[in-house]
Amino acid sequence: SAARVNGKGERTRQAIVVAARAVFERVGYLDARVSDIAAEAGIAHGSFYTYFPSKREVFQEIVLDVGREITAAVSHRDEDVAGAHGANLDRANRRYLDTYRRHARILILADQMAVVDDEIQTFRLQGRRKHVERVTETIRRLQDGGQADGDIDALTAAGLLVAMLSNFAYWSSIAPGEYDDELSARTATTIWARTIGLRDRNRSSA
Amino acid sequence: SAARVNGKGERTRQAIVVAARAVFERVGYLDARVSDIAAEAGIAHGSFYTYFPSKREVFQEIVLDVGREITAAVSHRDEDVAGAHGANLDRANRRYLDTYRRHARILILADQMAVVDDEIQTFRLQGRRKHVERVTETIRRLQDGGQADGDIDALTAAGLLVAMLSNFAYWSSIAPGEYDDELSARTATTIWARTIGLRDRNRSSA
Amino acid sequence: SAARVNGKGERTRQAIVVAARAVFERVGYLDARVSDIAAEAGIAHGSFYTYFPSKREVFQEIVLDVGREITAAVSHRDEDVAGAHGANLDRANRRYLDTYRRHARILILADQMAVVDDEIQTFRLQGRRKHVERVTETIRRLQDGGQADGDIDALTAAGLLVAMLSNFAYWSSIAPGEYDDELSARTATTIWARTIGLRDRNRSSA
Amino acid sequence: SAARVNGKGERTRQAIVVAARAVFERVGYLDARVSDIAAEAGIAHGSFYTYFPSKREVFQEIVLDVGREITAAVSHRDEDVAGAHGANLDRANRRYLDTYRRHARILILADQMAVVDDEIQTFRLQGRRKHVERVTETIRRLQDGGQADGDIDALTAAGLLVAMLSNFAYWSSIAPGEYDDELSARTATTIWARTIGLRDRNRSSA
DNA sequence: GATGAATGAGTATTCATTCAT
DNA sequence: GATGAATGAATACTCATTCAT
Repeated sequence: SAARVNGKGERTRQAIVVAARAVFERVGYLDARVSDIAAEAGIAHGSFYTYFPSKREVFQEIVLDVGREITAAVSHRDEDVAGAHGANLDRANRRYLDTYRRHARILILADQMAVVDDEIQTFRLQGRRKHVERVTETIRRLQDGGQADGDIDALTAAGLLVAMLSNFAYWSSIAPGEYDDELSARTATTIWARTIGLRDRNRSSA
Repeated sequence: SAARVNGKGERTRQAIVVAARAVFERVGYLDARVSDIAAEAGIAHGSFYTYFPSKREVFQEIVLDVGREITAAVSHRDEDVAGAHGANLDRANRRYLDTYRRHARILILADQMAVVDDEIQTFRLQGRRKHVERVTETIRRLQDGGQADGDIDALTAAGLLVAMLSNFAYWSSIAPGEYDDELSARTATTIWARTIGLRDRNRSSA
Repeated sequence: SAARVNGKGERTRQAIVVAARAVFERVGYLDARVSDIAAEAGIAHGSFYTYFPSKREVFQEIVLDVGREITAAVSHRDEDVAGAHGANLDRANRRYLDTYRRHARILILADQMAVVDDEIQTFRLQGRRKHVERVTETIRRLQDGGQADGDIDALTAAGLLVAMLSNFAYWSSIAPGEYDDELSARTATTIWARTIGLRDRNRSSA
Repeated sequence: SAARVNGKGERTRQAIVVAARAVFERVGYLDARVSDIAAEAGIAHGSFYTYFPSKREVFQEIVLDVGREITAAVSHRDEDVAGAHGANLDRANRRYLDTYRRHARILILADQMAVVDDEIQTFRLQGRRKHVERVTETIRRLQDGGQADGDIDALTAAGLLVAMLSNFAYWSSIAPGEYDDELSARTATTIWARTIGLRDRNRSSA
């Protein structure tokens, strides 16, 4: 049912995704009517269904896109400097907080829908688990290499630290202005570093 | 009204609250029908409105009750031992995690509704802010007393640590079995202690 | 969900059945809107659903009622005279043609829906089968008693004769005026009698 | 238009008819989507409308074709033997039952649509009337020639006998296996013969 | 106070048909 | 002629809330 990959169809499809995101961010998922999305995209009501079988489906596509961006944000990047664990950690945390803030409204809606929609729930859980796994591995590597204390459970600590970062991002989004962005990022990294007892040349501490 | 004063009325009202909570936990807020609640409470559909003006109102009352319980859980208690900061902290964290788990479904629904319902949103924000304030004060007191490092921002750290605890509780609720309860509680307390550089006789570390 | 058996609720329910039948006969099943039925019954749109879970369901109830009436029409009656097989047959045929004509529009709609609705299909098939069985038994009894020729297969003849009667009733309903009612009834009975080679004192032949 | 004249256009048109019939038989008229038909015919959705102005129109063409075949089936054929009225009748009945069975699904759908579509209704009525007329004439001819009793009304008897055959064919189609084909055909002919009191050399009786 | 019948607002979805390319 | 993207009309059903007994 999806249109061909390029040309007019693809342009219309993109317009719908952009319009849907705008409407979802403005009024939330439940109050968003398909006709609102169609109007925003400048197409007829029924044309929406040429590209998506349901409102839920566009929403899911948007959430998946955001999820991929978050995954990319917390992954290692070329800019990481070998040995400079603290700085690398700091950059990863800042990338995450940044990305979360840019997509905060959608992520909040996704969690709201996750309560009711099993597929979104599963997707959110997988994203979280992947994030925790990545952090767990990083901690273990540092512990094995002697750059971090071995006296803390890597998986549990990773779960707690990821929870901290994502929920802090959530609260700063719904109640902006309570915390200073720069200070928050620095403090978050400090907590990570102290938690695992990080030791390196470029230790960035609060 | 009189209903709230005399015995029978109050009993019916309580029955509705209990029934509503059961129904909400079973099917969520949106899918809970007033007639389901009335049936569960053993009263006529219309009688619900003798005690509550709307479905939203019972839900709010339930959420408020839970909120109060959480507040009590994170507050100082008689069992706190002067000077034994680590142990006190550990107990508070465990009380919080315990309380959250017992009310997880309602708290999740409350957050879901907060997206859509401003009053619940406000209430959740107030609860969170109160929690963070209490932690901030504790940290400041320890810093001032020299039992904790002064090189971390108390408010920001408090925000991050509260975020950690509440979100970890959330995720362990929706995906139970991924973490060990005892290890989680201990690790959480360790992170708090290391974050503020806690020094005391009863330091409980992981 | 159905209301109590008597009182106001039952009166409303009856009003809906009557209204629904009127609307179905006027515009057919597919073009009948629930709001039309509600308007005809003098109730609010939503009140329809207090008594019936769907449009299909009222229709089915109406069809079932008609089916029961047809079954009654073709069954033996107190007025049957022992030995006067021809006259009894004639009266049964006339009762059937009469009943069919009174409910023709609904029966036609039922057959139309049977194509699409398995439950109605099954019900129509059962009614038909019961009718054929009853006729088969009658023929066999007459054959065994020597009042009818034994050289025709009772079941097959019954199937054919029932088909004749019901389909003739159908066509006279949708194209009225092509046949004379009295002559049709008499001729139908004659065909039945000749088919089975009926011999009795009160032979009513064309 | 040119499409109907040259080879390719005519071939496409035929492909659409074949595809439409397959789709109609598979899912019924209402559930058949034009895009299904186009897909089955291997053409683009919009190209359907190059050959037919509407879905209804293809259906009508199919029904007309079937109607013509039925008409042919019940008409006299070269194989009819002068004087062998019973045998001729038997062959005609068998041709009808055979033809009906081959097109049962379409004929059932046609009757279903006739309830809602006046043109199809008219066409069905005409076909029926023609059939009855032909039978009426046959009976009259036999009555005039003294090969049949004159004491039955030819038109009424014809209407009843045609109703019998077509409806029996209908019911054996939707509930196959209840009757034996050979026995049914023989019994049907017997009923015809006995109804009109047929006398001839080749009387085929049950 | 209790009852439960009555109310009515609100919206996603399908698909035959059209028409610009 | 062929394509397939775009169109838009049309309607059942739910359930919180009200209110006459």
